[in-house]
Amino acid sequence: MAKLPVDFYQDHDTLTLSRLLLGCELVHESAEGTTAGIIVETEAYLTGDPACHAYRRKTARNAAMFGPAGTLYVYLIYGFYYCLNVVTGPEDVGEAVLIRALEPTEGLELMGERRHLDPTTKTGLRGLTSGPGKLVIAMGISRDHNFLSLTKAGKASPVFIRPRMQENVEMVTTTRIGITQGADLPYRFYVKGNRFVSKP
DNA sequence: AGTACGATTGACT
DNA sequence: GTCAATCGTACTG
Repeated sequence: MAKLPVDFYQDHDTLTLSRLLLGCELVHESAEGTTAGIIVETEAYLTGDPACHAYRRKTARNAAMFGPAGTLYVYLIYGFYYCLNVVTGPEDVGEAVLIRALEPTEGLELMGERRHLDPTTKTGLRGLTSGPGKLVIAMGISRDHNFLSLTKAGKASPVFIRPRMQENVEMVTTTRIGITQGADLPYRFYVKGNRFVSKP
């Protein structure tokens, strides 16, 4: 199963990619093992959007957002958790798609160890990846993955995304979670009825 | 140099 | 539903 190529990330704008990424599978081939999950919730962060980290200027924290489309942007939030974004838009334009929830498909046992949850129970399974901070832990993503490419060959990109298996994904569009500025913008997308969505 | 605060989560009432 | 935990960053002075 192939990685989505760099053209996929380059050929669509950020809002379109936020929708197209739903139903695709995020994969991390780590030393501990491989984990993967279907992307079921995303949010778009655009230039000119006050909630976007890159709204004001390029800084040490948001620098990855200005990289080429198909780059990873990982940042610390609230001093505890990390969030994972797919960088979008042309190079030197600071836009990205936040991955907010996954439906686990591979490496559930490893995810359970990382999250200290039992994936064989209903609540334990849902707790693995039903939020942006949770999925980063379950997938074994860290600050070291900031700036990595999703599209390079082999070990150069242990984190990548596989294309959708099914063509049609029924989705819902709403406002974004946890922000104060730009709170009315309809930039959040999720798979309708999916139980791993953080806040249905 | 000092400080306010955030794209969250989990524990507790 | 409410609330504390914890720290790097970005902005102020």
